[in-house]
Amino acid sequence: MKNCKSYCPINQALEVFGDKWTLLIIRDIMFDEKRYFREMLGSDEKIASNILTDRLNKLEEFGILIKTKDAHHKQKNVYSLTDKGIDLMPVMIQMAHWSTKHREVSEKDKAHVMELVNGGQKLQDKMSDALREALKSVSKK
Amino acid sequence: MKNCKSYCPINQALEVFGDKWTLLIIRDIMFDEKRYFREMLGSDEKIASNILTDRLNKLEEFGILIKTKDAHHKQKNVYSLTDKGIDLMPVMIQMAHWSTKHREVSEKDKAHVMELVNGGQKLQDKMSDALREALKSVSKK
DNA sequence: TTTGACTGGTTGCAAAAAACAACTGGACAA
DNA sequence: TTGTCCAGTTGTTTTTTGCAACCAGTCAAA
Repeated sequence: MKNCKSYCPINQALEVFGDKWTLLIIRDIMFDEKRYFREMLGSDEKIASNILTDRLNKLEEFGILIKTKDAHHKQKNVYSLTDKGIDLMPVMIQMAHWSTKHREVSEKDKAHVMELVNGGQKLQDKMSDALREALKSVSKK
Repeated sequence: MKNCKSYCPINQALEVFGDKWTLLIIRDIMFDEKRYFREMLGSDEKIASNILTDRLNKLEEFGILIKTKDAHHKQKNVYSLTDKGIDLMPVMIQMAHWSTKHREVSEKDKAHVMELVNGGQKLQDKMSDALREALKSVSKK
């Protein structure tokens, strides 16, 4: 089992989401309540549809999200974060926090991030619970 | 000023270190006390020398590290993290923490990470201070 | 029941990035 | 002065990305 560069924890994380797009997809689901392919395709960063397909498949293989059929629209797939994906929230928040300090970010986003940072574990737990509810509601079918 | 995909905080972070190599270089300096080109070239992941050159240049442009001449060896460059780079420590620790929970990581690394996570702000401050000292010692020349 | 818009993708091609290996010229230590 | 180490550079191949056009199934309204 050596299709990986090393077993360093940082590298192990990067082998999953060390690229320009993966964390943006996770952001869409985690913070922007996006659930469908076309919703993610419409995000500001303009990901190409073939790349989106590829990353969603890889994330499913890694067990970070699951794909289920929409109950009301046969053609639509619902993408939901698993516990493994939800556990990336602290990583996302620290990254966003760093950006508010060192990069160009809108005031609105900055306020939103600082709320998450200062809101502490309580607010994060609340958000995580909501994502876990979403997961439960699709997986029990 | 629109050579970026968006001003979302997550994307702003990814434009700096959203690739397979950048955070490994920062890890080398931050946690493995590497300071020289050849030391980083020798890391387990086997980065190619042209890629390493490229990333070090970009990180310098972003103000995340600085390159200085070694006092004792004219040909050697010393790479040190700036405050902006040192501030990435919480991101690195959260990523490593996630890996210990969800990826294959050695027991030794796992213990090291958990020490950082549980050691809290105190241990992180101690490590940050050491990196800031290293920065001071090269920048006052 | 036809139409037209929307669904999650797929395909083929061009451009960019990464990987690989060989090489360079200056510096140092013996 | 010889061999080793230094930070890279250069040229080529392979892989990944970006782009645009396209597709068949589905749905809601006319």
